[in-house]
Amino acid sequence: MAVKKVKPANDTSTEEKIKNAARVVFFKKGFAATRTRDIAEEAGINLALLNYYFRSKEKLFDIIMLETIMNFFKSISVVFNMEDTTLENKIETIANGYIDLLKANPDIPLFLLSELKMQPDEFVAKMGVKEIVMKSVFLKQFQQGIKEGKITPIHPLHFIINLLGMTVFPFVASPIIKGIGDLSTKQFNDLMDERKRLIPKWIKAMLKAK
Amino acid sequence: MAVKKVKPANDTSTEEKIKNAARVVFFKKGFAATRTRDIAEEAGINLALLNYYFRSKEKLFDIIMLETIMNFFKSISVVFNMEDTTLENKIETIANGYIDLLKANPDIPLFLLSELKMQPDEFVAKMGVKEIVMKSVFLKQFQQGIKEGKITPIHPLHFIINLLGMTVFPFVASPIIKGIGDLSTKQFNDLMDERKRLIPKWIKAMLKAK
DNA sequence: GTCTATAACGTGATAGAC
DNA sequence: GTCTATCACGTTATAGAC
Repeated sequence: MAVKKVKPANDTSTEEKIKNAARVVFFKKGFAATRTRDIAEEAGINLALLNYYFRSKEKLFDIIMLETIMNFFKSISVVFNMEDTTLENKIETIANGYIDLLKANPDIPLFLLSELKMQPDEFVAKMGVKEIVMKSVFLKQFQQGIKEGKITPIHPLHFIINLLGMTVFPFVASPIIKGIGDLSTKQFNDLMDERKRLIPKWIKAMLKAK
Repeated sequence: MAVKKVKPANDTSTEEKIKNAARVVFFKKGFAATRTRDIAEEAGINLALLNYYFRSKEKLFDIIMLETIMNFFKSISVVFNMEDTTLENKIETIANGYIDLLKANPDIPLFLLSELKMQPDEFVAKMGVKEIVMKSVFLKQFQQGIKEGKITPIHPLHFIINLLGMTVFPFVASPIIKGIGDLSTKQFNDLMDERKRLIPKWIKAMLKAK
């Protein structure tokens, strides 16, 4: 038993409570529209404690932002670099994994995209996203498919854009989608579940389109 | 000659200058991060004039927001309801038109999606987006295609999501896309131009995927 | 209509008691 | 570590002269 922990901090430590609250509020409203008072209230603690633990709103934000990006790209990067799965398998894994992730955290993609736009270099450039994607097994398999004539030649970015777009876009545009289809959140999520099965089929068809 | 104008206001009237400036700043930074001083400076006028013409930051924002939504949905709604063009033609027209529109106004989609999320009912529900899309010729043609066995049966929303996603998503995610591909704005725009030709092909393939 | 000056308010951050 | 009270500052909005 007795699992060793690096930090004694459990989920109900004050620091963790503040971070959890910060995620909720930042994800929902973005940096500028968030007031430190909102976070304190959400965390059920005093406003002064927030500054005691994190010095400033911006420092707290940067921590949340970095953790969130890491989390998001880590998961995709792992799948992208699996050696022993086919390209098709990877597409399925990504569609499945991300849709579940986004159903559980629907506010994150729009949050990330909005805040990344504000400071593109601060995060995007630094993280070496370029290398992670362009040197991945995933990309090599894609280019191999082209060489073998199994895939219609296109710029790899089109492929990435379409896979990501089909998966992420509905969550980014959920208010409009829900509005058009008059969907409840449950109905919307069911539709997203359908896409787990459909996206791989569509991508496959797309890759062969002439 | 002598074109009659409803309002004498030309493009350099103070009111119009403020609105133009407001568009620039709101689109780039969103409501919360925008300071009325930024708008005044961008417009080259005094801060007090902004309140003289529009009463408050929020009132000015609502005007810009409404106009922008109208503009965006008006253009799609026209295409959606053309009686004498095929479904394929409509897809081409939308991909072409929107990509040009978004190249010229790359900040708008992320702006709209972010702000719509803040007040979903304020705008989405009111505008009858549901009716516009679901009762369109576009949709009827799609369902006719299913009936005739030319299109694999799926929920129409999947179709809308994919068409919109392929077209709009890259602009929403442009910082990441540019980061991954190490693209300049020019290179990015060229890639988007390629998509005008590719999206109709992909959508066509998608509609027949089994 | 347009400006300067300033009021009124909200928010991030800190001092200091416990 | 946690709280209450308060400061310090930036921002929206207005008053009033021109």
